[in-house]
Amino acid sequence: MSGVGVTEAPRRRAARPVDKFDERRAQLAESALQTLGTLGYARTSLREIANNSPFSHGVVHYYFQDKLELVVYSVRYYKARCVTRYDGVVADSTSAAELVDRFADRLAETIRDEAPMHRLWYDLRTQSMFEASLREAVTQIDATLQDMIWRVVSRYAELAGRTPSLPPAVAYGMLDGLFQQALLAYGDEPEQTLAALAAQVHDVMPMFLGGPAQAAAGARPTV
Amino acid sequence: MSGVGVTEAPRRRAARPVDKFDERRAQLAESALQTLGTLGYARTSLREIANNSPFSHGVVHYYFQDKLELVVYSVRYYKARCVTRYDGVVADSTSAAELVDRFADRLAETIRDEAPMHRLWYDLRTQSMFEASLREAVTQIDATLQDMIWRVVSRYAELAGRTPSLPPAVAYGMLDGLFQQALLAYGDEPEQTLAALAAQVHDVMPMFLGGPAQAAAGARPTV
DNA sequence: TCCCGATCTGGACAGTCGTCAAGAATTCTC
DNA sequence: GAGAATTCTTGACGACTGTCCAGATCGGGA
Repeated sequence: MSGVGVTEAPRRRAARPVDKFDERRAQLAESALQTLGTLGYARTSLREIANNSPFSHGVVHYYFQDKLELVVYSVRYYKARCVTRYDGVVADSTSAAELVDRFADRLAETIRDEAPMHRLWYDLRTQSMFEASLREAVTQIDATLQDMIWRVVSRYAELAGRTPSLPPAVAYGMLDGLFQQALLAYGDEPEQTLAALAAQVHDVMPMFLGGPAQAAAGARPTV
Repeated sequence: MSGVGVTEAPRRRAARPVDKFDERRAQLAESALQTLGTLGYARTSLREIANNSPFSHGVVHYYFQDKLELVVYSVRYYKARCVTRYDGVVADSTSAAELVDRFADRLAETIRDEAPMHRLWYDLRTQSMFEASLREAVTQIDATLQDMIWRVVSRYAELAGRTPSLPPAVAYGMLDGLFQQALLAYGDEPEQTLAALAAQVHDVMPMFLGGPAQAAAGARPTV
């Protein structure tokens, strides 16, 4: 099972040494992401994906069992690289204030640079409430996003010498709500929206801080 | 222009006194909501809506210009009554603690009772990022939801003798994030999810409180 | 060079969709 | 009850969808 896909499927052969097969899957995923990000899940057809790729529409079923497998593979493919987005912020910041600054900047930056991908993610997550076949992948990706946010929040508390005042799910839910709100408004008032988001993050992050951290090693938040 | 629809359209005649016309539109909206809530926006066809109604599929275009108008009308129709959901909580609570209790209960209750409607709303809001024709209606509804939440938060602060520490958009964004997270998880673990949501609201609401309220004119006596 | 499997193409299929219009059925008016 | 305006049904149209498949094309081993 290669790094990205959990539900491998067709795999006609296993001959080629370094797996040209997975390479093509990734290539198709790139094209699919471009189309999905622009049109959304419902309005994206396999023919349209193929049009934005070097291939014809028939080839999709050579590498993927059906449309759903391609879409899930593509989103996993994207999210796999983007969950590390804030790891640099976590690793390099030397003070709580610096971490907040860089975290807020990075949030705004990713809306500016990858808005279509984020729209796609929220689209897919919403569709998973109606389409059971999407649930598993969505749940798993959502958990990795929550972990990503929690790395930021817990490091933030650590740098501030405090304990996080809220469990991971709450911190993630709240920040995700603000992020989604910004993504929605971004289409109308781009720069103003991003500035507002950064300011909101500065306002909100201190709320995640609880009492002074225990001096003991590895102390967990009380919650 | 009647209470619900902003974009009236076909209106073949203006003869009937009490407007049988709007009555049928509302009736179709009810059927549409049932189907949309179950299947989601993308998977709902006009024929399916008609199947869940006393009418045949052709009648839709007699009362609505196209599918989009029916959908937007339906969601407005639903949201128009549901934005008053917490007004009783705001009006009747006599202490900050009571308000939080009742607010949290009501949030959980509406997920239990109207989950499909909430799924539909998030679906439509997400689709509006891809389909410009949905933007206007979504933006407007979102604003009324933010107002609804703000009535709760500001009254809460008032009862606590404090000032709200965050602007309406932030309070709404954060609570909406938690609500959406609960809605997503509700399918798997209903009761556990609702209990967690209520607990989260209890944790989070105090964060919305800032410094002591000014004793300025019109301020209600503190508890 | 030839061959054979891997890869890819383009068309076909069966189904669904939104929309429309002709006419039946219903309801209202006089 | 007759006539007219309405409401509603039914069937059709063209466009689009995911999927499949027969055959063209490609590329590497003999």
